[in-house]
Amino acid sequence: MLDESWQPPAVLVAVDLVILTLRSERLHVLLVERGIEPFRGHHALPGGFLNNAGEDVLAAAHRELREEANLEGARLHLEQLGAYGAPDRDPRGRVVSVAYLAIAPGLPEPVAGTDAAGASWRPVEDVSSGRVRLAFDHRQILADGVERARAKIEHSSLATAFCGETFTVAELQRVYEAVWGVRLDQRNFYRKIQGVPGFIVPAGPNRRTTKGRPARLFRAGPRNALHPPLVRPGSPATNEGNQ
Amino acid sequence: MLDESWQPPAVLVAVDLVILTLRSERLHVLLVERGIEPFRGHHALPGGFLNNAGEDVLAAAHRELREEANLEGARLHLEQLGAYGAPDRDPRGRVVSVAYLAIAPGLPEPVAGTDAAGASWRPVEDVSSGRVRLAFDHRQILADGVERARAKIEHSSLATAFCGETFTVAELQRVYEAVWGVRLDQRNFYRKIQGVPGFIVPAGPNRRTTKGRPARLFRAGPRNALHPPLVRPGSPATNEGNQ
DNA sequence: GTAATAGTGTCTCTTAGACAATATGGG
DNA sequence: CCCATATTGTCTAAGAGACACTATTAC
Repeated sequence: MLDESWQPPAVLVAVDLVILTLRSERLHVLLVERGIEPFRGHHALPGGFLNNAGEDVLAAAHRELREEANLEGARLHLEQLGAYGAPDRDPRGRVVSVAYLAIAPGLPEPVAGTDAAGASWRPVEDVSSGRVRLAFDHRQILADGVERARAKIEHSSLATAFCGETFTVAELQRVYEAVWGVRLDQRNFYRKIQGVPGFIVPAGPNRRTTKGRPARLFRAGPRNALHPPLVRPGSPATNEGNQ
Repeated sequence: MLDESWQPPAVLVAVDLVILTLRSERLHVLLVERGIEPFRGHHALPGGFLNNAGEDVLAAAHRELREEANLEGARLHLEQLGAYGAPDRDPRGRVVSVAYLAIAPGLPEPVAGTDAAGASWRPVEDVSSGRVRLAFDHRQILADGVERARAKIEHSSLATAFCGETFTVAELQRVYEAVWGVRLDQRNFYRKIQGVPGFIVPAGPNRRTTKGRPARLFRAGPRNALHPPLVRPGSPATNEGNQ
């Protein structure tokens, strides 16, 4: 290690994006179809190598978001998931990938591709069930991204990033239900949301009409950290078995 | 981007370790004194470059843990914090560092150095207060590591990693108090800990003697996820301001 | 009116936190 | 006994979840 002639090995650094959105009340992820080897024809997360040695990693993520997903960084949450560095994760050689999580408001159209040929929204369920196979270790990266999103909407206002500029409480509830994969009581949800001071704020006297009583419109409030948090159900909080 | 002659830039990949422990009821971090430029003479987190192009990143972290901190990976929690890839973070050139968090049980001695000359435990407070300056972006990495630890001991049994094989409830409480930087009510803490089923289990009829009534000894239980969690205090859970 | 969704109130149970009381060792 | 620490109990208030009820639109 103290050998003066020793030089550390050079590796390639890539970024991969887990871009989540909500379509027809289900969680979707943006996938591209690979046009080159390896894994040609397979689905994969959007991403790519650093442009040049001077490019910041986060900047590269924003660039890929723009190039491959046609999404401007504006108002888009972008958060690092971690580094994936198994030696054999890319058959071309040593590649360490830095993964990012992005949340997009519901886009109805499958995003007109630009750089990558076939970019498309796919239900996350299709991947986790194995119906859609991903290249490299992207299935694991996606799983980590979904778990991060699930945990984050408990304590932060991240869930509003799935919605448009304004939204109803019911729409926000559908976000939680889709991300967590559970059903929530509408009435308790309403009360709980209103109990968190800066989470959502009324957006004008506007209302929206569908079928029943029109709902109030809200927008994301100033508060980013949620107190009290919205805890996802599932664990009955067993309190037995002292000793 | 579709230019066939284009080649992605090669960069160097390093690992950095945030190794935390508890000494005299205060949170400490293991630092080394740099023997070479850049930042010669400054304190830094232990770490180093990948050994060769085939070395796994996590394996490299374990190797550095062994080489620089003289700590075997046995029973040592090691968790990735993330990648740090700002273009100018290392004056020598482009280096992307993957940071890991490790928790060590209280070691009384300053760890006999091996590879790195002066490895020493330093109070985390000395760094966050600016009394000790770290090289590169290591101050930020340390801050991220401490925050990760603070958050993790709420929902996982990670806190027991700060203790030895067996410990008393009071010792475990001191872990929470040191990591969170708060004072907790001993009686409520005891009840809460006991209310989490698999968190800690009694370790024999042994006891330990100091001054007052001897305390029961426990060891880490099988449960890794804590239900219900131990929420850190500090936010009064304001519940006013409907609308 | 009915259907359908939005929003409010109320009840019960669990848990968090304050703090009293008791237990068990060493002087 | 006294002191110090450990362990148990009790009380109160806040939040979670179940669920009845009212409100407001379209038809």
